[in-house]
Order: sequence, then structure tokens, then C-alpha cells
Amino acid sequence: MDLQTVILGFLNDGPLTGYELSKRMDASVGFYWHATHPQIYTTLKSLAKKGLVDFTMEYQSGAPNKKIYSITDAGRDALFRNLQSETLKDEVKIPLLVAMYFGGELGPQYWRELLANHLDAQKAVLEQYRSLCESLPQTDPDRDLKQFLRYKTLDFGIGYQQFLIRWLEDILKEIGE
Amino acid sequence: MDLQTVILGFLNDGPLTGYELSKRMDASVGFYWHATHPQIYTTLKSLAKKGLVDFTMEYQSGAPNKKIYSITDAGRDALFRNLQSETLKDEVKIPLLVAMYFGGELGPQYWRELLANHLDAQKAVLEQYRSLCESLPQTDPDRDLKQFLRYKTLDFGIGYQQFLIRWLEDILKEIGE
DNA sequence: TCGAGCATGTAAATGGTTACATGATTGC
DNA sequence: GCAATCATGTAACCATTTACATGCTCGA
Repeated sequence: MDLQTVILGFLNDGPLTGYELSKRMDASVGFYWHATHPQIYTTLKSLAKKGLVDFTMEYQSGAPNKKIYSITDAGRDALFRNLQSETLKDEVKIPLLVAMYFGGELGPQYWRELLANHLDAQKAVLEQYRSLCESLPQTDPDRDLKQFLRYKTLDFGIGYQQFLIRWLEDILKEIGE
Repeated sequence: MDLQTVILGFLNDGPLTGYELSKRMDASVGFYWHATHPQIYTTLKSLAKKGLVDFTMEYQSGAPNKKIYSITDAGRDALFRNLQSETLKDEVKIPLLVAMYFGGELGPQYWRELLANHLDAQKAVLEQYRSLCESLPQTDPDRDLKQFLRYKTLDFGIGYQQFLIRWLEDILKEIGE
């Protein structure tokens, strides 16, 4: 799985500019696959060179021009081939856990403060996910599998945040908040 | 936070070779910060150039030579400076969730099978963490904060796997296993 | 004798971040 | 007038992966 597949996935829902792609990613898949805008623009370029996407220019007077990208048939083939042929190995880097593993010497006061701040931040993220959740229709899998699976990826984010928050609260209780 | 900090963290517990470092990472911090062996060797080299670690050669007849790395005083300073000055932004890439977001068209049968396989794999990982957990002493934070925090990072792994497994089981129930 | 584990690395390529660079519009 | 948002990209650098490369020991 790579950024190319993610971008093809978005374009499979309809044409988008690089900018819109970037925004959309930040607001959905971005929570479990992040990309910056230079990365997106360069990847779109290389996808176009391979013929997996194409684009039309929209010239706007009094506003920046737009390059509207669409997926091609070859792109659609590549998308579903990639989605199925995945090793599905997660890549995870959580600096907080590294710091906890090595930073015992920083003392209980340091950890109380840092974990309390972290807890607040994670609660804010949970609220963000919950408000997203309200705008998303929940359907049953037989009716609309696609929508159901998308809903479940957001549900994952909410469940994960809830787990994280409980875990942090437990630690804070134990080291005496 | 970067690999340099992680390596300095390990060496702060005592001297190690690149190989031992690699093994140790795989069996602990590796679950939330992974590195391959070429990465470790090149990072050790650059840490040595900066004077944050040094090494002694152990020549072994009838076995490969060892380079045993130790942290220097400058390295220890850098370690605790880095641990404290972290932005703590997580980096996460979970291909399964991307595939779910874009792969609704693959059909219920495909997802039943894939998720069931994934569930088995995650249960195996949980067992692995649990057996690690048994070999790790659990102390209270006032006695040994360092050991307590290390225990909690493993506890995170166990809690996360449990959450993941429940989440997968729920979905499988809903799409009719 | 063959594979697994120990032990070290380099090289090439890819992936990703940060900084640079431009320029219009809209609302405060 | 300034900041934010829209909209595009390049360049330099750093991080990471995969493949290549070597060679010894020990147990099955």
C-alpha cells in the first residue's frame, strides 16, 4: 500500500484537484495515512506519467488555475489490484511511548504534567471524530457495504481514542494526579 | 523524536552491539517504533561521528567481530534533551483501514475472509505481548517509576490489541461471519 | 550439508519533510 | 493592511527500505 493507491482511491469517487485531495485526506483517511501537499502533487505527477490518472486545466481569471485530476480505466485496475495484494503491515511511530520507555529518570512530576496535557489533547481529538461521525450516515452492511466500511474506519478512530484516554487516565490515577 | 534518540535510550541502559540493539528493539519498542538493521548501523555510525556514542572492538577468533557501542556523557545529555523537547506527533499508517475505506466494491465475501484472517493474526500478536508481559516485573510508580512506565508501554500494546480484536469481531458479526 | 542464527556493513532507490516561491481573494 | 484560504509547484535534505555482500558456528 502506498500513497498512489490512496490517491487513486479518492479519485475513484470523482475528479479532484491536488488541493481538494489534500483537504479531503486530512479530514478522513488522514488519521491513519497522512500525506503533505508536496507529496500529493509529486505523486499526482507520476501517476499521470504512468497513465493511471489524467487531468484537465480549468483557467480561472482572477483566481489561481486548477488542475482537475480524474482516474483512468488503467488507474481503476491498478487501484483494485493494489487494494487486494496488500501485505497489510502497519507502520506506527508513537513518540510518547518511546519517551515513556526511556524517560523514567525525568521524574513523576514531569510525567504527571506531560500525560495530563496529552490527555486533554486526546479528548479534543475524540470530540473532533465524534462530530465527523454525526455527519456520516450509518448504514447496514447488506444495504451499502461501502458506506458501512467507511463508517467503521471512523468508528475505529473513535474506539482508539477512547482506549487511549482510558489508558492515560489509569496511569494518571496510579502516579497520583 | 528520531531513531538517534531511540538508540541513545537503549545504550543508556548499557553497552550493546548493533545486532543486539536491533534484536532488543524488535522485542520491545519495536512495536511502536520500528527500525531495520541497515538503518541502525548507519545511525550508530553518525552518532559516533557526533561523539554521542563510542565503541570498542571485540575481536573474536572463529566468530564475527563485535563493535560494542556505549553512550557518552554528551550522548546522555542529548538523550534527555530530545526526550523532553518532543512535539509528540504520532505517525500512523494502517493499510487495512485504507483498504476498507476504498475497497467496498470488493464485496462482502472478500471482507469476511480478509477480516477473519486479520483477526487470527491479531490474536497471535496479543498472545505474544501477553507472554512478554509475564516476564516483566510490574512495580508501583513510587518504588520504580522507570519500570512502571516501561510496563505501561507494554500494557498499551496489550490494550490496543484487545481493542482491535473486539472491533474486528464486531464487524464480522455485522457482515455475517 | 543445509538452514538458522550471529555479526557486520554498503548501495541504490524510494518515500517523506521542510523550506522556498508565487499570487489572487475575502473578511477583519 | 494583515491573516487566512485557495491553488500550484520545486528543491534540498533527511529517513527508510530493499537488495547486495560476506563469513563464521552450531545443531539437525
